[in-house]
Amino acid sequence: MSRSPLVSTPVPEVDSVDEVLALVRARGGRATTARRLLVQALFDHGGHLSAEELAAEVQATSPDIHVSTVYRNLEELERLGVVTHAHLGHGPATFHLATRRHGHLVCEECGTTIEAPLSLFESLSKQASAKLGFAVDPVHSAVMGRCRRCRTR
Amino acid sequence: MSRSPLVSTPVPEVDSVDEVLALVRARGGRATTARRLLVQALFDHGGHLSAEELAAEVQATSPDIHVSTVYRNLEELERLGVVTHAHLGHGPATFHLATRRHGHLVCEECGTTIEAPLSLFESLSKQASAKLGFAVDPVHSAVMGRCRRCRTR
DNA sequence: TTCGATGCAAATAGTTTGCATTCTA
DNA sequence: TAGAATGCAAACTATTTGCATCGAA
Repeated sequence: MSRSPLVSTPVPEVDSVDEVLALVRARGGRATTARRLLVQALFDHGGHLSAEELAAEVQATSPDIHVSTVYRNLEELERLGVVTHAHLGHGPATFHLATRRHGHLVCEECGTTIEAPLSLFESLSKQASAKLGFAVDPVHSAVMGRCRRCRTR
Repeated sequence: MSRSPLVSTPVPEVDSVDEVLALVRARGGRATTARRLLVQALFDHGGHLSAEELAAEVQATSPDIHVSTVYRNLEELERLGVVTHAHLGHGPATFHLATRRHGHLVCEECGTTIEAPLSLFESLSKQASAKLGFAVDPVHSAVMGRCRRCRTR
C-alpha cells in the first residue's frame, strides 16, 4: 500500500501559541511580539485570512507592526510546517494553521470560500496519481465554481 | 436527470480566427489588427498562455500593441464565451480557447501545468453539489500538487 | 464621420526586498 | 552584545483605468 498524497506532509502537533513559539525557538528563532500576536490571530480565527487581514488583526493590539513583517513571519511559520496558504482565484492568498487541513471551494460570483473536507478530493487524487503521476495537494488548491446561494439566485 | 455542472456553460462553435471576428462584429465590435493577432495567437498555442506571453506573441508581428490592449481584448473575448481563463496558484492567470475545456494540475515545485480531462473532476463535482450545494467549475480551477518528475526526483 | 478600440501613463493590489535600527536570547 | 527580527521605503508583478487619439465600418 502506497503512501496517500492526502497525508504526505507531516504537520507538527501544535495546539497553542506557546507550543508554536517553542518550535520557533528550537530552530534558533526568537519569540517576538509580532510573532506571538500573529500566531494568536491564526489560532483565534480559524482560517481564510489574508496577510492584510492578519496584519489588521495584529495591529489592533500593536499598531505599528508592518505587513511586511506579517509576510515574513508567515513564510517562516510555513517553513516550520505550522501554517499553510492557499491561492483563491483572483484575491490574495489566505493562511491558516496547518492542522486545520481542508480544501477550498471558491464562488466565482460572490467570492465566498467554503471549506471542503479532504474526502471530496479522494477520487480526483487517485485518478490524477494513477493516470498522470500527479500527487494532488487539496490543501493548497482552490476549486472555483458557484455556491448554493448564487446558484439559486 | 439534472444538468451536470460540467457542461453548464455553452460555448460558441468557433473553429477559426474569422469565425471569432465575425462573432465580434455581430456584437457591434470591430475587427482590429490587435484583435486578429490575439485570436490567431490563441489558436496557434493551445493554452496556458498568460496575458504577458500573448502580448509578446502578438508583438512579434505588431510591436506596439500594448499589454493593456491584450487584457481588454481577452476580457471582451471572455464575455463572448470564446476565451476562458484560469488562476494557477502564484503566477499570472492563463488564457485559452473555451472550446478546449480541461482542468489544470499545477506542480508546486516546478510550476508546470498539466491539462486534466474533466472526467477526473466528476466525483468531486457530484459530492460538492450533493453535500454543499456547490457547482464545481473545473475549467477555472487550479489543483495544486506535485508532478511525476518532481515526485521521483 | 462616428464611436469603438488603441496607446500610453498612471493607479492599484498583492507581495517581496534592501537596509539601517531595534530587541531577544 | 551578536545576530535575529523589525519598520519603512522602495521595487516588483499582475492587472485596471482615464484620457486623448486613431481607425474600422
